[in-house]
Amino acid sequence: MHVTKSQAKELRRELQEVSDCCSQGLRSPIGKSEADLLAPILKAVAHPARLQLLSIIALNGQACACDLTAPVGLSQPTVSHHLKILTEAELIHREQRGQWAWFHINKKRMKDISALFAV
Amino acid sequence: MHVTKSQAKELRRELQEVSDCCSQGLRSPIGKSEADLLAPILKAVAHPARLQLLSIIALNGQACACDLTAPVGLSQPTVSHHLKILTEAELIHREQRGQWAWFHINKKRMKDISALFAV
DNA sequence: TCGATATATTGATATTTATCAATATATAAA
DNA sequence: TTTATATATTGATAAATATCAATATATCGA
Repeated sequence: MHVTKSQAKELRRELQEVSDCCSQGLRSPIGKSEADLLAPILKAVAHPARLQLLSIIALNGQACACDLTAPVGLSQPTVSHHLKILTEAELIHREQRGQWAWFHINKKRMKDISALFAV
Repeated sequence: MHVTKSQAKELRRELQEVSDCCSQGLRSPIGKSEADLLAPILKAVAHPARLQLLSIIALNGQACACDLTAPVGLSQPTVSHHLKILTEAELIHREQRGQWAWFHINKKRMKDISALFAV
């Protein structure tokens, strides 16, 4: 999976944009476009299985997919699906290690969400 | 809408339970029951219109429903529906003032969510 | 008590989401 | 190169969600 320079730049720009939305918390007014940017990220964490997965990955900063199916009690394809949603929301990041998929926590995203709800 | 003493006690217990889940952040492992408790609260904020509504209410700590329909560009019943969801998740609290409904931010809940994602 | 206004509820519909079984793909090991 | 294992994708289905029009309810003011 190759990422071009301009795609990487776009990614960084969007990451920054999310941070900018969050940094002031909910007390600075959130417009429609910011809400549309943030809602999918929050939607990603708003599911019991995904919360558990995120928690396990956050525990050591990373976890192997092979250790993530049992704890949530769902089928392998379903867990794979949830991991994809977390990855697309950039809450975690996927790395291939041999035949295993490792997922790393994105602390920045977590901080962003934390800041959004800080009083 | 009357609340009995035992209902109030139950409410306080559940509020405390949510706080307990959140206080350690996601890095202490989240079990299924905790995930089931937290997910509906996160689901409530995971919607663009509800994020905007929460933001407007948070801005001054409170807001009248009469000022909440226009900014999100949805019908009055739909906004009423979203406010109900935020209220049931106890992110806001409803107060009747004459013919107007006022909604107050629940800072504790906000802090809980913030703590959950704190690194 | 009656009309006006603010908000909530109901009922219907379209869309999205969660889930699994079956299958495909990718990597490592023999 | 074949086989085994880990993970992803597809396709189908059931359930949940978002939305609005129509209507109900509640409160104020006359």
